[in-house]
Amino acid sequence: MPELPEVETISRGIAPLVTGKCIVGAIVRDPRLRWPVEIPESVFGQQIVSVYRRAKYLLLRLETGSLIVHFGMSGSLRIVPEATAPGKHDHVDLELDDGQIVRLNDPRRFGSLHWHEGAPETHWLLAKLGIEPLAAGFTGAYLKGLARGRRLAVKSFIMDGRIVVGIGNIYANEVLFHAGIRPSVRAGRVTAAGYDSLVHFVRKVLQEAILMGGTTLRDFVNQDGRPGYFKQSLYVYGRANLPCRRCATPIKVLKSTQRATYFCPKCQRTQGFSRDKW
DNA sequence: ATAGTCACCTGAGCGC
DNA sequence: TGCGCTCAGGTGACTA
Repeated sequence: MPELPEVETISRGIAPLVTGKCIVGAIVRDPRLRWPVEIPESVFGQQIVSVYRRAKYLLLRLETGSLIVHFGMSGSLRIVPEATAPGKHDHVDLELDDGQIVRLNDPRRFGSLHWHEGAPETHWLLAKLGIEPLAAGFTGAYLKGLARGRRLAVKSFIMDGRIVVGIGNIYANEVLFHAGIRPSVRAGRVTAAGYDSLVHFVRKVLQEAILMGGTTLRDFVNQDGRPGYFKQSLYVYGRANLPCRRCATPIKVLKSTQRATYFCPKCQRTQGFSRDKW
């Protein structure tokens, strides 16, 4: 479900509601997420110092460590009053000292929740992550350098979290459309100018999506249970055979690495005939 | 090292 | 109404 904008939406939504509160208890109703959920008693009594996002992880920083939450394909968080009856697929409750509950729901169970003592970036899930796409160091030159000699499709390349984090299937498709790059072009053959353009649109599309509260396809909701509105801004994702919003050519769809890949055959002509030397 | 595939789940939507 | 099939926002593990 959530890519970077959706996790950012959740993070910004709950931060003002939980920061400074104390976790007084927890209920692990169903520990079966991607990895079994374990919340040690040492967590109880600790204050939530800060809430932020790294890649697609939501981090609740406590006094001695962090709770690390991933939403997989279908996870969501809600803040509910205590004694709110749990529903189907409600896996974990974190009980706060003001009587509110942070409730994690995840039907498909691809998400996860870990407790990690110390700095969260040392956790094995976070340790090898690439750069944040909204950070200053994310530039065309950065991508061009890492793409040297790489033969995989540029779409797969920008979805690799060791290169750059947070770009999932929706936004990878969208960004490549705006940059006018064919998703199937080998990463090593995209020109420097192509990567400059790609970076520009990664920033633009992600920031725009964050402003609109993310993309709701079927079930993404923020902490209030409200959907995101970026879907109406999509140019290619989910628009197979519909006319391109820019040139009216029917959008094509194919499978690449088991993921639906959408593109406009006219607007995305770049085949990557880079003249740059590797 | 790199590129591609598989696996992990539930639920929605579709054709019959 | 029900059944069976396909597909879905992610990503670590595994195979060549």
